[in-house]
Amino acid sequence: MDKLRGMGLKLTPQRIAIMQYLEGNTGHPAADDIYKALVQQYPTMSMATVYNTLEVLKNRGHLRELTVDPQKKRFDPNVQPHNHLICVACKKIVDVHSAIKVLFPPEEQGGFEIVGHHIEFYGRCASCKKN
Amino acid sequence: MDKLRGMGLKLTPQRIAIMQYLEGNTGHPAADDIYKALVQQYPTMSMATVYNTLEVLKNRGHLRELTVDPQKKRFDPNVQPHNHLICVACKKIVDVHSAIKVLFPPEEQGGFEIVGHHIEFYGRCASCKKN
DNA sequence: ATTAATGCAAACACTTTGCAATGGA
DNA sequence: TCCATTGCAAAGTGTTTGCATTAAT
Repeated sequence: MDKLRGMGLKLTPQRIAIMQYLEGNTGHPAADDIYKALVQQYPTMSMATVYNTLEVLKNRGHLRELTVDPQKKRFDPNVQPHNHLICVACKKIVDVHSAIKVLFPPEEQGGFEIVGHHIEFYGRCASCKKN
Repeated sequence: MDKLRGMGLKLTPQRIAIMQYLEGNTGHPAADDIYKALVQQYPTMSMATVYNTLEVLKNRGHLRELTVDPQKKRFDPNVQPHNHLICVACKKIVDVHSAIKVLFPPEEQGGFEIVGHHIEFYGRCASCKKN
């Protein structure tokens, strides 16, 4: 929670609320999810502040921007390398905690110097399988 | 090129041009890349027609919509399962042709029935490494 | 006191839609 | 002829920006 302290950053009530909302949140919220969740309690909350804070957190490495949703950016407070399961029916995005081995022969890497990777698994979640 | 024939679909000059532009294109163009490339030769080409045609091709399984770019949708005429290398410097997206083994223990799959996956490799391409 | 952050409104970028006109089949 | 498609313009959705005000340090 004191991730924002230091370097001239100010700890405003809005930022604290956004950080608390994100802390441990595994729902991969978009900016407007955050706004809607907090505007009741903080009536002056604005989208500009949400985006501003997300940008700050992202730049400081406390937040990862996901590109899994074609409609909008989603944010993941878990910055440890991990992968995602995406339900093709209900669009739910679930973290994959297990470390998955990826065997990618270096001679196939097209001259790239690879620094990381991200796997999207597509499927049907347990509750969508039942319907 | 006669992928569109049948089922009441009409083969208009605009659609033919878009399909020809996409055929074998490995640059993962966005809608406006396609529009800009074709509007010179087809002055009446419109974004609506580009989006319309992309939608038709996507629904018929001749095109894949990529979610790798946070700014806009990109399209890939290669619908065979494959992965992508993304240069973190120049944002270039390159196909990975080799089949990559992914070891994902079923007991870790959170009850999902997995139907496919897509890997984004992040790195620096050969020419960006040199700068 | 200083200066970063807020939040409104406006601008922006990308995508979708309504609908009259067009033109393949 | 018939009806899918075109293409303009307008609207919709998500994101960013300008700037005067506010408030954390």
